[in-house]
Amino acid sequence: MAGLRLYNTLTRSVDEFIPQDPQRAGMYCCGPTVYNYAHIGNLRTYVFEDTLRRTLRLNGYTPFHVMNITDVGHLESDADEGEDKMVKGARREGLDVWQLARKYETAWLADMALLNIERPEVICRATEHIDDMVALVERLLERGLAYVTSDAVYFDTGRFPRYADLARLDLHGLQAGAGGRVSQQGAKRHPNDFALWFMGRPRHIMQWDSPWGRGYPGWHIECSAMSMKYLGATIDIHCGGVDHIQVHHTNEIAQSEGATGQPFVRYWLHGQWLLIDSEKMSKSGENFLTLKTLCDRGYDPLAYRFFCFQAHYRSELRFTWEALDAAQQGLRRIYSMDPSDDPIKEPAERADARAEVLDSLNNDLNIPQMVGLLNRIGSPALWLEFDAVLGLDLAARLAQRDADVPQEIQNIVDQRNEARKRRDWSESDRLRDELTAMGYDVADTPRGTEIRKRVI
RNA sequence: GGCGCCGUACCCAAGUGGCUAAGGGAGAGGUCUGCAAAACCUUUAUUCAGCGGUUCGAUUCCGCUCGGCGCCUCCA
Repeated sequence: MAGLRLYNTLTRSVDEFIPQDPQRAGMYCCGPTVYNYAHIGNLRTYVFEDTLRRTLRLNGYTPFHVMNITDVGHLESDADEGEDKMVKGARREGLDVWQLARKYETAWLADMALLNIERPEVICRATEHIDDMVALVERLLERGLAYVTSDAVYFDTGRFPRYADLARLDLHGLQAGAGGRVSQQGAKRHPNDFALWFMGRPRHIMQWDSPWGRGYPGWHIECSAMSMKYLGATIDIHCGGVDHIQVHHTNEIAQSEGATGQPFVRYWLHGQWLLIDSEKMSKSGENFLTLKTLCDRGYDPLAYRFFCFQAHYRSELRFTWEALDAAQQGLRRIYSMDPSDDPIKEPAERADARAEVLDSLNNDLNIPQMVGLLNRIGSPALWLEFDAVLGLDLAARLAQRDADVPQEIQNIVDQRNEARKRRDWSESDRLRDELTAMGYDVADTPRGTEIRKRVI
């Protein structure tokens, strides 16, 4: 049977996944920049990465998952212009930059937990790895791949021939065009060169000593330094949003491979945008929805997780409230399943169905197709088994739903049944409303009145 | 200027060179009920933006047109 296949941005094809170590799969995922709340578009990517790590486990690998927290502020360009978002955020909230970073890191971890996203084995803060970054920059200088100027240490892209590979950049086209990338800024020698370490920028609050003067690291270097520290020179899988392909990941490869001489990443996976009003949801824009906003509107966080499963991770997903309603309603139906009533009874039939579901998952994480199959097959046993990947908390919710009804609730049910015997419908309806308000659904069936805790 | 993506029913969407174009939601009808809710059953695209081409055959491959979007600057 075919194993796990993943779309690799490097090869632009779906490739069989073979980790370096047959037991263990290392993955590095670009984490949040903690100057504001994560929005649900950011969270979509973390849900994708979580399903990936769960899929690895289902296929028999032990995931070792590293995620960074970008808590160093970064200016909007290589030149000393624009504003540091951390500084801006800190001023907005009357906090210092360190407090700001911790506040949003904590909020982000809470969102991750609400979405049933498993905690990565390592969550590392950029500010706690400055020494590693400095050491890496020194190594690049020793190897002649970087140069020091008056304003920064730059990576010399001209010395790294494979620079354009991941993004399949047309370097000449970039130079001929009018985009921001071509502009010659600061003291760098070539427009494509990028900063590894900035110096002499008094407006930047977070500063550290370095061999080149007091300053702070370039944005890309943290991922190279930390992934190397926790996962070694070569990583099995590196994930991030599609926006990172052209600059961030391109630069990470240059730095990492320049320093180690080893391939940096074997499989590059990139998650697509969440769209709102047909545009990408962005942190700076107006179309910014947080998980808290969804919860405040009465949605279960797992309904958002389930919503993410509507589309493939490499497709744009259009967010609408109607679509979120559809997801929550669909999840509610799943939570109403009866595990004692399974249409699949024969072991052979179950094995076939299971193989079909697993194949859709292993085909580059085609979770929408997998969910469709699970719906069509309608086997609670399969739903429960594959919830190891879906993470919808099925077993727990079913247990919660079927838990014994507390005495005080049972008393109301009894009262209502007596009212019904008296054909006192208004009293009966009043008691039903009371039960509903307490989170219980009442159903009058031919077998009598049934009462169940509502779990979504 | 360069690179790239998308356009499938009312909504969110999966998918394939040729079997009935998944699934969910909404809508409609029904079962159940005192009435409900939930659940369950039935139903909803002769058609995959448009026009050409390749092919015995295309929604799926190629080209063009129209429409929407992204990256190249911080960005999931």
